[in-house]
Amino acid sequence: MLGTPNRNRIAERREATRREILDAAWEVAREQGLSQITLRDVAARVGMQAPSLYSHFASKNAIYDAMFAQAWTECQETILAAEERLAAEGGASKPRAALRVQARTFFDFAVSDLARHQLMNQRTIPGFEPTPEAYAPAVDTLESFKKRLRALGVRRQQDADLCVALIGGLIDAQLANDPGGSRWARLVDRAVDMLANDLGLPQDS
Amino acid sequence: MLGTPNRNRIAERREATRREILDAAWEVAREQGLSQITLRDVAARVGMQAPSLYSHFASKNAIYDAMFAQAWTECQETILAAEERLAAEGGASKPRAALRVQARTFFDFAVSDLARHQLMNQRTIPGFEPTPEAYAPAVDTLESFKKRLRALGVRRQQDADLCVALIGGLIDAQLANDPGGSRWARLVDRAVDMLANDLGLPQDS
DNA sequence: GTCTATAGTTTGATAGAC
DNA sequence: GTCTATCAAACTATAGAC
Repeated sequence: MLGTPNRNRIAERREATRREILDAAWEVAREQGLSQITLRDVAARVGMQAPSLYSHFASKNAIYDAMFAQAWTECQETILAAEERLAAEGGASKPRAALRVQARTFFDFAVSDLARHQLMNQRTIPGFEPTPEAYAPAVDTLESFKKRLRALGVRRQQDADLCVALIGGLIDAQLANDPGGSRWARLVDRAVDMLANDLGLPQDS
Repeated sequence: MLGTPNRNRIAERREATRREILDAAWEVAREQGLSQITLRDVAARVGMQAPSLYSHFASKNAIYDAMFAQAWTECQETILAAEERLAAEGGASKPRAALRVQARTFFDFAVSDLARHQLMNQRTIPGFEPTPEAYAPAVDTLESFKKRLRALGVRRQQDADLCVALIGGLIDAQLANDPGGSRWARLVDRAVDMLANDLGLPQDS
């Protein structure tokens, strides 16, 4: 009986092909711009003809949708990893250091890939709206952030909103006005401290 | 001799037609999205056929270019008017009130028109880059803002950068997560105060 | 300056053979 | 599941009559 193992192998192969297609789509997005992705271009990079993509994705927007989910999932994993690193160093009890790591990690993640940032945080593709399933990891990431804020004693909705706006503003300014540079990257720590003062967080001991 | 008056009338009529075309383009941008502007659509709204637009603009990007310059010019005029209003009320000597008016005016201007904000502050149209002439009013607006900061004793480049990022972040968060609402609009005054504290501005007397 | 006609491209998506 | 062939639609831009 080799029915089950075969099904697994086939499913794995399918999944691998999907990932190859998404990788190619990210490549195009980074080189040509997010909205400049074409099925022909993506297909060529995985050695296919454009119509073959429809065996793996129902439409072009379905590709954007998978990319959206992928980006937010990866973002959450990156933040989680940074958090665990901080905990291992014993710095998790320092509230300002904890906030600084959150901000820095998210900032670096966003700034390192303009196309990805546009897909995640701006509504730049006409007619594309993420499906609820693709949106879920984005909601999770924000909820995790708010939970961490609560652990620091920051409970009000508007406090979290202010954090989100400030870090997001630094990201957008960096990408728009000094891409590849560090003019706003340098301000992240200062911004977090300003925020921590406003939130009444104690100094780290 | 009616050569000169005729030339004036003709030039005025041309200018009026250009403005009608731009108005129509803004209309399309607000209804369908900035990148969804088509020459057919714009032309139809001014009662023309698409090719006729080429008598007034050299290309589609030339229309975006004129819109870009128009938006920033209007923005600067709006801020200037708000500033003069504050001066008339005798509040110009209060540094925090002055900063608050700047921030609030720019915030309201940006949030009131998503398409305009995208054109002014995001690079969302593939292949469009404003010409130096269209970019000039944007530079002027930023320079004026920095001059006003200097008048308040704020001189470092990074201080202005932080202001720009914070207000920009509030705008983007408002437009992206609560369009038409006021969840981040409510935070503008608080954000300015937080900033003023960080910059060491004295309390208004 | 505006029109009609159309060139010239590009694109997402479908049909059907293999 | 991938291919070839092709559709149907949309768009910017140009040519040339009026």
